[in-house]
Amino acid sequence: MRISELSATTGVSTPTIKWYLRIGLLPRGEATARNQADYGATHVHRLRLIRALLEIGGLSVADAQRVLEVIDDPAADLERVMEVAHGALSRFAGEPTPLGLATVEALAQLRGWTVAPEAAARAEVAAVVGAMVALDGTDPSAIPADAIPGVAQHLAVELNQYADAMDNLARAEVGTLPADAPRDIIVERMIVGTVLVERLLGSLRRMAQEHWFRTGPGPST
Amino acid sequence: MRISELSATTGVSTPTIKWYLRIGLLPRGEATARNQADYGATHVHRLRLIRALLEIGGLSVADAQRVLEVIDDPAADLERVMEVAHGALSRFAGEPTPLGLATVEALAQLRGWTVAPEAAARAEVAAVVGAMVALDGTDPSAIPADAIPGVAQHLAVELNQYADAMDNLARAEVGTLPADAPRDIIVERMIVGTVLVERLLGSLRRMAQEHWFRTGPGPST
DNA sequence: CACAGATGGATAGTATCGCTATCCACTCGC
DNA sequence: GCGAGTGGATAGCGATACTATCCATCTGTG
Repeated sequence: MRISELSATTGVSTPTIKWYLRIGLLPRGEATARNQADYGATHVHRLRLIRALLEIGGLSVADAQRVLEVIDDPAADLERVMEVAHGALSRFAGEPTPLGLATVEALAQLRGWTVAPEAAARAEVAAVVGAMVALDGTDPSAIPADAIPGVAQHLAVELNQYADAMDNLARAEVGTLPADAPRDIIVERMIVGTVLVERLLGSLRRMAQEHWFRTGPGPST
Repeated sequence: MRISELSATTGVSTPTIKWYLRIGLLPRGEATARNQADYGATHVHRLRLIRALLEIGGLSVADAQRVLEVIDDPAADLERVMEVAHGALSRFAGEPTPLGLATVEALAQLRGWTVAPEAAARAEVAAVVGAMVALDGTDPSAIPADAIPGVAQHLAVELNQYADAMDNLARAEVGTLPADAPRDIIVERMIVGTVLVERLLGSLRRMAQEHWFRTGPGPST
């Protein structure tokens, strides 16, 4: 397959494909002449993956590059794959607030999570929680002493519910990884399962919100 | 409070604050002289909200502007608020694949969701599902006839689980909206609950993944 | 075998975004 | 009185993700 056919089947313009080739996002086709190369099914698939990471995952080209590198590196173990994928999804830059960090710590201890202190996800949770606490209008003096210091009761309850939901989800997901499949399969499923599923969950939740908001939550069944 | 103090308490540089004022993101302070204005607690809060929407929510300035406009418009009902918030979170542009749309329809029918066909979340789910199906390597001939056409069994099961989880979450969230609170409170909680919580869920899920991936999912308890 | 059109490869340019730098007239506070 | 700071505005900047153009070379059609 030549570049124009690759472009036609994936919907990516030829200049863009050429650019991806140049920066190493997409591997070169097999050269058949000085200015002729042959692209195959792997190129189509890789290109689709690139577009999915960029368009749906919202990754920057640089982050997508890092993800693809770790996919292609057989020496990279699965923890490294997850680390890179999680790093690409964390858009937070800067120091999280101490209050946010303390709240994350409390959430993690409550359910026995062991998460590296330098994990990208931890910093991002801390940042989001910090912002939510800063926006919450609850009178600080009304916060009971046995709660997480500085975090209003209703927020703490909410955070706990969310953490529980994600705990169950993540546990199920890790459990369904096909441990005996070849590395390529596992790695790609991990990438799709982190990057694309994050967007999937967000949009599914919004879709469900539209339904329940219109119809009302009704009696708890 | 003058602009420098506003800058100091929020960590946003004065040129940036001036820019927000100019484009109308942040309301002007009360003018006390030709070149002197007074900012109050509402400005601090609004600025924090802006930064949260931009940094954490990842909204563009234009989308944040739309969100703030609908917050400030007392004539905008809650459905409109949700519509704008959801629109700001949907980064998908273009036509979703027919296969993606059909799958969304099947998911929605299965659990009785009534969602407007033009809802942003619906198109985004369709786009993500379309990409996931396109990336899935399952042999199309191995798909049973009673399944969603073109969608591999394992993907359909996965999608259903995710949809169920988000269904429960969304229902609970809509149920805990304080219906009797003043509009300002409800509206801001809706914005935070959609925009910031979407990031919160993503990062919490990643954090939980790190834990379960390292320790293993263990026996189903 | 001639030649229009596509190809691979590279360099330079463009549109958008989210600020940042600079300027200016003016005013506050010492 | 005067220097630092203010509000307001215009112009510029750096990053990002392409897009346009050029060129020598190849293909395949007649």
